[in-house]
Amino acid sequence: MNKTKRKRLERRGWKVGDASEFLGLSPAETQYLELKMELGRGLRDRRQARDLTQADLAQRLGSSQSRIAKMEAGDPSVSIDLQIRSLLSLGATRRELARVIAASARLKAA
Amino acid sequence: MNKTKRKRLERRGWKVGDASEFLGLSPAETQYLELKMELGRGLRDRRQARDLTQADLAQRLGSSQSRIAKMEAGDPSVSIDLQIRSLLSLGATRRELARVIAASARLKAA
DNA sequence: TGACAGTATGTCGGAACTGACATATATTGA
DNA sequence: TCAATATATGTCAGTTCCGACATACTGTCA
Repeated sequence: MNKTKRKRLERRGWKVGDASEFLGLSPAETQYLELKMELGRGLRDRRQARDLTQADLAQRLGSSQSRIAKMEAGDPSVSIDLQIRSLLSLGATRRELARVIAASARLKAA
Repeated sequence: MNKTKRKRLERRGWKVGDASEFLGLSPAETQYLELKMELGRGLRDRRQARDLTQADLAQRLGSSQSRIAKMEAGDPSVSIDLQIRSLLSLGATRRELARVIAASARLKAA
């Protein structure tokens, strides 16, 4: 996974879904980025459903507001690992996790 | 996620499913470990289905044999992030990924 | 408009992860 | 049994990631 390419990709104005056509993004890379975005969305949804601010959530998870923002945005500086650990800490089960991941695939197909 | 606890947990002879009852493992931690194990299994299945050795796969993924072994074992030194990137590189889709993750939940429930 | 709450972006020191290598332990076939 | 092949375990230097902090942007309410 090329970091430079990816940062370029995620710079303001580019949605991941679009970019793979332009840049020489492998299917695996594309899937990875989309997955990360979807996990970010899942995280935001769960947080908002609980009426928490990013700062609130940060405190709960023992993290910081800025990192929550980056997680939700699918920033290159956050790993899927962290996103998943956060979702699990929020009480998501593996089954729910699977739904989040599959959901992105479904959307893409549509 | 406490590293020491986890290493102890995963030392030879302990299956993750068992351990949460003994050690003070939070649900999130338990789910995380089980998820990692399941991804390891998924990786191994896919590799064997293609009749590849760990060394073969390592070369394909630009990694090393030892890391493949650790990925498959769910070793504490490998992140879920790496496991997922590897599965995607092997051609798995997000949908398939979701199935792997959900599968572990189903087994656990049974 | 200005103050305020919430979110986004950039950077940094320290912690965790990674590939590589050495080495140990299975597993297989003759 | 002994090689040969495959897998597991331990370690390390270089890279990436993390929480934290500072700061900038974006509403929104008066």
